[in-house]
Amino acid sequence: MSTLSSIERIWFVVNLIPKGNVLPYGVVADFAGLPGRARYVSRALKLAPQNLTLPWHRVINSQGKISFANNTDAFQTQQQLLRLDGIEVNAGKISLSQYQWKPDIATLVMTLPF
DNA sequence: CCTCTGACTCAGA
DNA sequence: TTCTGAGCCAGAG
Repeated sequence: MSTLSSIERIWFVVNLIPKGNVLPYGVVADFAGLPGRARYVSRALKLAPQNLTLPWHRVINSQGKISFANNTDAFQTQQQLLRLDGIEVNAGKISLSQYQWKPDIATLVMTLPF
């Protein structure tokens, strides 16, 4: 039996985000069964080991923006990775109505090992 | 136990 | 649209 820890569930959900889609921190938390813990998602991504090769760049804030300051390397990197995914990014802003991942919840629930 | 710090969020203005 | 303030919560000291 596989009981994943909170941080592992967050990593699991992030890994499911398809190329060409994005998901706000808060929604990742919801899917991971941790409602109201968007800040924990950001911490989980920071703590994620490199060997996991998570698509961390697909996680943005609820306003549809990259959460790093626009004068940082991290901001530039994330923006570039999103564009490589084929996503339109303007000054760090992404259209959530156009790119937010909206999986069939029933199917998702059966997919999650928790 | 208390304080401070975030890759956050929501409601107002 | 952008900016604030308050709320949020786990970790670190």
